[in-house]
Amino acid sequence: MFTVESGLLRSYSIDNKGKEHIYMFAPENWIITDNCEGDIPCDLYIDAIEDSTITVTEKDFTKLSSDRKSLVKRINVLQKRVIMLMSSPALERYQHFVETYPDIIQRVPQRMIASYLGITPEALSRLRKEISKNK
Amino acid sequence: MFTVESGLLRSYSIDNKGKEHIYMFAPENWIITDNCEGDIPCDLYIDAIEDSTITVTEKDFTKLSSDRKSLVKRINVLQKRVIMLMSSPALERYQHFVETYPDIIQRVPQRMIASYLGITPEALSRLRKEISKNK
DNA sequence: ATTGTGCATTGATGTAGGTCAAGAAGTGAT
DNA sequence: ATCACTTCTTGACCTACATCAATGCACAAT
Repeated sequence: MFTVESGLLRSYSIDNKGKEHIYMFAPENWIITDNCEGDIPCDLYIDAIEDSTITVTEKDFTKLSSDRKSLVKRINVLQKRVIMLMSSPALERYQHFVETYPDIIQRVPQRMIASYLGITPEALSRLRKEISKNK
Repeated sequence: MFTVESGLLRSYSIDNKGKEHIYMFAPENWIITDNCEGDIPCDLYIDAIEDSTITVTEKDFTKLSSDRKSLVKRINVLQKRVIMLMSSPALERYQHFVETYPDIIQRVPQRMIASYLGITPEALSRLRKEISKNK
């Protein structure tokens, strides 16, 4: 966990085509971290854009209070979502959603899944058609 | 703040064309809230997709410990970012970024702004050209 | 059985933004 | 001054997804 005293850091992911996607800028007084707690593989890189002075803190996920833990988890979920919205096409976002929330799929109409993925119901219908064709 | 005992809730925003964008599904044991703390205007609606049993909790932002407060703020920023990625075109996302982080613009190359916005440097260059034309 | 209502699908067409390739302009190193 | 390197810009073309409009389909109400 890095606290920026002066300067400017960034965190970013790299997609499967090698393209960088900046997740966050961290100027003075910001805290930036890769959030790779527990199960989820860490997918952020961090580096300095300007010469910077940094304070490094060890964080221990296991020592967090339970409600702080759930906030951190929520942040991780949002982080994944932001990165996918920036770097993955709708098909991959859908597949990731199906894997992550298999139960939700059964319970909500497709147009709501589309709405969550950031696409139209029509587009989702065509994606699903593609997927079923390739099996 | 709603804790879902049973059933399924969703939170969603409505963009300026009247289109809904689902921000989150909340099945059993999830907590869902509109997060409209302090300054930021609340832009989430919440409703039930299935018949649900809910526990309502009052949350008091002022009573949070300071590091919990900063986690909540971070979540709010991410929430805004997710919603904008789903519902706003690149031009609006850029303008919002400029307004929100005017200092960052001065300090990082444009291709990194583009990377943060989820577009290519070429696209950003064209957006900026458009903007300067219309003034 | 029939009518309505909401959801999913399909087709035709439009568009925002991506990709690729080529300059142009600034900056530092020799 | 020149070369190398990077950033930004511009043009031509391409693609993923949106939009609009029509159709089919399930299910509930009468």
